[in-house]
Amino acid sequence: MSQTEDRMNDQVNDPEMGLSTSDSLGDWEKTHNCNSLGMGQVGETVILMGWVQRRRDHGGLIFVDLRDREGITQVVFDPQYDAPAHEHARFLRSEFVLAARGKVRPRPEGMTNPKLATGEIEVIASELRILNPSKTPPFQIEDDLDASENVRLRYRYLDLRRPKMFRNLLLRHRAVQLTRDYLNKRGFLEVETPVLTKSTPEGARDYLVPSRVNPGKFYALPQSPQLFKQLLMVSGFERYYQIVKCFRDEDLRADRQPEFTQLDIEMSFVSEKHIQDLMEGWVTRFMRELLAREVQPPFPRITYNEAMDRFGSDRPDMRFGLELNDVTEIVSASELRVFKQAVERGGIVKAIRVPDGSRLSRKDLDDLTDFVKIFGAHGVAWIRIQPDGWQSPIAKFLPEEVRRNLTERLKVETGDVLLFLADQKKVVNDAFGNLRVRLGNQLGLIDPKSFYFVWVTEFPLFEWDQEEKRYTAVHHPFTSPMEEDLPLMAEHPEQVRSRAYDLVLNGIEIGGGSIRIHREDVQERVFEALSIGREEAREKFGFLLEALQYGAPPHGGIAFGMDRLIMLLSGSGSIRDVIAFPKTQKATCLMSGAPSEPELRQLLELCVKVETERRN
RNA sequence: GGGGUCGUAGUUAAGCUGGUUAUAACGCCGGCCUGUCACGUCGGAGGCCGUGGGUUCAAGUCCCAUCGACCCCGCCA
Repeated sequence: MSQTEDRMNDQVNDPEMGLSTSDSLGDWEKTHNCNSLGMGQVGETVILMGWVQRRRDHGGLIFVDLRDREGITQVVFDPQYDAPAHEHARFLRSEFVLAARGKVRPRPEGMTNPKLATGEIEVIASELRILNPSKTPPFQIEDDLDASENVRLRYRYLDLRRPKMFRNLLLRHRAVQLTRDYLNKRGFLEVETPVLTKSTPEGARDYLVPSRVNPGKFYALPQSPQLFKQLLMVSGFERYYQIVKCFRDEDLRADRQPEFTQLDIEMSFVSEKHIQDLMEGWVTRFMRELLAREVQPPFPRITYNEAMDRFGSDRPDMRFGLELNDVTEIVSASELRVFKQAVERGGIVKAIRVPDGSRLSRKDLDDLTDFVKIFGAHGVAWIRIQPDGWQSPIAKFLPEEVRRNLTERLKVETGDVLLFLADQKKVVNDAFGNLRVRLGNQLGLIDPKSFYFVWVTEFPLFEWDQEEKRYTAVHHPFTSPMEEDLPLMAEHPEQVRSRAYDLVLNGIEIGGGSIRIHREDVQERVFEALSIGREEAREKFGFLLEALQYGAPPHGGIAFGMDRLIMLLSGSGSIRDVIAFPKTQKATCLMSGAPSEPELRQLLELCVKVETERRN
């Protein structure tokens, strides 16, 4: 038994300690929150309730910082003012729950605490009720805390006592309320869609739920309400939204949880612009009301192809430069083997010009190679543009003509560092896109306070899946192709552009949507291109195809990742900091112990047999 | 499935090429203290060094396995 427990037991068992039973609330009511008292309430008798943030026992005077979710107020226990209350207060410890009645009085001359909202006053206690003692918490309840995340998650209810966590969830609450208000005023209906639904094999791995009354059959938890919101459009609801949990059984990241919250929207009789305008108005409002920041719609648009060319990413962080340049043509005239080989194998060569490259040491430059290896690239070539010439391990392979062309193309200046990457297009873009962001951070090119929103448009409709040897939908199979690309569908599906759009904030995708297919014949052609046979389509999405035959209006929509958005707005480094009870990277809950093994009885009822050996 | 960082007191960390009784800070407990607010001061308790196995005269330290947390790649329509 730990010493802490010893103390607790002593106190609980020893009537003389005054804690054999907790004091009761009686007829007391909390009159104020712990942030609300100031000089205006001097002389008033108040009752505060909350937790002991800190106790400073001077032998005579005892100061207690009383904390509730709103703030902190200093409560003073003075033996000369009220001896029994002072005597009682000697038992207080961190995180005890108490109610104190007393008078608000100004602090003595020179004793105010400007760090505290209530620092000009204090409450001199005339009566104390200890509502509940507390074990010593495993970590201090304060914002600049140093506890590791597994301790925080194990004791999440204590972690949530920290003001920062409360502020995050308060911000989240406000964002959700603002969103509902914004959409309600514009004729949107919030409609609930099923959580126990049908597996949609296209896309992420589903969470499955066995059906007891249908032995051997399983529901799936929705990855999104996609099909249902489209059906609501067929039903004529015209404007739908839902703030809804979605589930994906995939590996976790700092910005990914197995269950997450989406703002899901669908509208009828609209084109891209309607939806983008609507969301820009929403973004403008929450930036103003939640962060007191002004943003100016319309947000810039950039096509997918341009984003990939210039930033190597379909979610470009456009707060800074360091753009990518395709120099395949130029350097193919060089003698450098890595460049020539990449080109011969159908790859590309791209370059980034880093101004004031002296900020990158030789070691920095070498480290870049380790970094790009993460993304499958082999290495980064570099050139320092010095006053006395080009300094680089590869300089001697670059003839004068190549240098001249590079200088012109990249607008090279003395002092720059040029970075080169040669590989397959996908690898170059992926590695350089990520490297660019890393350099932007490393070189301090990003204003951390700025918010840059951009729409990325004209995504490809399909991409080739090497493993499955077929095309798959980039967005989802219900995304409408662009009208003018329809003729390409059969012969060149990879060239077909879609009517999909993502909203990107500071290099993070916060929302994505599309105009949907509302005609059955187009939908069937898309399934064809995806190698989803007629039978298979009927079996998986038959109800949608059928619905499209009954007068489906043109419609489209969008979905936003609320957790990610709140993470960005609150400046949190992880989605877990804006979710009350998040899961770990292994999708477990350290507090409740979920997931856990079911009882045999449950499995028998469900007709589910569990193989203890994990299959490979 | 793969790469990386980490696991030592309640917490956060230090602990070198293996070698006395495993350190520190905060927290905790006790004494003193009537103006503190990271109170001060004196004293004290607190450790299966994640777990299991191995090497060794000797393991917190080296090796193997395993569990867990975090970051990333794959994956996430």
